[in-house]
Amino acid sequence: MAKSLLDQHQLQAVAKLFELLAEPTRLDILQNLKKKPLSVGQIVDATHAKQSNISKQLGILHDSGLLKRERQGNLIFYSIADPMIFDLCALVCGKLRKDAESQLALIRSLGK
Amino acid sequence: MAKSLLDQHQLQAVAKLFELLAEPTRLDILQNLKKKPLSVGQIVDATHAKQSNISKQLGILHDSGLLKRERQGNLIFYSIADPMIFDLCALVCGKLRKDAESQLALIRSLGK
DNA sequence: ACATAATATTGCTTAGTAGTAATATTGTCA
DNA sequence: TGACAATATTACTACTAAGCAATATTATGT
Repeated sequence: MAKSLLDQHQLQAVAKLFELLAEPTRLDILQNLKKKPLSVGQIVDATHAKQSNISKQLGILHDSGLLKRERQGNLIFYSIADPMIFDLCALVCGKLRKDAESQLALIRSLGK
Repeated sequence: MAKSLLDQHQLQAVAKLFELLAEPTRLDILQNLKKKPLSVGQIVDATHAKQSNISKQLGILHDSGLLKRERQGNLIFYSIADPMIFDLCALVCGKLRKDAESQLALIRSLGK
């Protein structure tokens, strides 16, 4: 099977998904939601960001389909819609760790 | 083992890597380099971007360690430094395809 | 050394977005 | 209904980066 390249439109869709994961605040939200759903206030407490910004980023993640939203009385709970994002993050973390290790090994080898 | 969350610094590193993949032009470059190394001119021909922009994006990808560079006479060939990025892209593409399919199924079910 | 081809860099404009303070909305309870 | 708590929205500022045209650099062949 000939593996054709993605066209402009498809590349844009892929880029848009990566863009969602390209912000520390959003990544922080996602990793905090990994264990269980949290309310907005809980997320604000767990991160170092202001309420208005958390709310904004939650909206972005929700609109793009990465998060689900559920109201419970006065609170609104957000949860991960597609656990695939953790596979993505695991891959990236693995690469960064490996890079750091080989860097460390290089430094050590220089120290005789 | 207690799985601790990434700190601000680590989140920034992860975000930076995703950022590199969050641009259609850079993704286009990467997918063109998947099969084999290419010169700058070949990449310009394969994509829809101007030479100056391709050169700039190649520089970014190279400086960040995603691409390797090798001079051969008058030409400069770039190649993938870490094939892991294709695993990342495969994951994203898989998700997008799955999303599209379930969307399609939904539309079909509405058509009686 | 000179002309030419390949690639890199510079200066610029433009568009997008994170973060924030202030305000609006929505729901709960008395 | 009124007061209060939780969340969302708005208007704004500041920053970053993509894309481009023009120019500079680097290597090749004569």
